[in-house]
Amino acid sequence: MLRSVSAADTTSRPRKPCNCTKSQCLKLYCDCFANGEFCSNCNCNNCFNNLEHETERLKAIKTCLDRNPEAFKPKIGKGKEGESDRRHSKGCNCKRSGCLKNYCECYEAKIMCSSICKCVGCKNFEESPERKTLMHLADAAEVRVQQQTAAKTKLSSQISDLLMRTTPIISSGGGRLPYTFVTKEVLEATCECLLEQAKRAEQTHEPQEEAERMILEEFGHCLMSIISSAGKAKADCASINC
DNA sequence: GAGTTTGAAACT
DNA sequence: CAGTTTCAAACTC
Repeated sequence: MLRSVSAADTTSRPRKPCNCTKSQCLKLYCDCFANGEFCSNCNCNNCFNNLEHETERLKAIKTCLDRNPEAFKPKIGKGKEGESDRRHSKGCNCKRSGCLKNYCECYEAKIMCSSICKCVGCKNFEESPERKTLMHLADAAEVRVQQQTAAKTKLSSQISDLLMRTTPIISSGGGRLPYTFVTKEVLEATCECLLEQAKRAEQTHEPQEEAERMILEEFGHCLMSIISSAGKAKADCASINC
């Protein structure tokens, strides 16, 4: 659900795993190979893009370079200092996507199509109303995800706050939990989570039934979170013998 | 998850 | 070079 597009982690790069079956990951069809990387954590079959097949791999690289000496150079003319020379080196050749789907290499790289493109029916240019609408939708979706994440973070922090400062009521009573966990703060944070989920459902135009299901499920998550924290607190309490 | 659509890469 | 096929990913249902 949460796509990790974090450009921040420079140390480990969880390059998206490929699923090649026929290319042996030795053709440019394979994204790993095309990016000059070995396959790692991929789902490919019969993969030759690794150290065990170094000779074949080198041969394949040579073949690609023979065909196109630029094959392994970045396709986007680098976005240095936010400069506008961010354009696709070859341009796209889209026919049916309007260049507003990820099939289009320009659109995928979040850049406008340019004069070097040979696309038909292109809607991927600055003034394109279709493009603007799409961008706004994407922005809104991103904000939505951020808000939902924030709500969840808040809930768990409210809970952990409780663990720090609440006092036990009665620790006896069979399976009774030792603290009053459903405080005003936890309640509010939970409601925020549910509200965010509702907004999310609304935004993706879920039918009412599905929206209700999503919200209930979110409530379940919140509840589990509260209960497991409470249970943990009780266990801690017991071990300290309080 | 299965099936369809898409356009780059590969091939002729 | 243009036309066709192959391929893996994006997308849809």
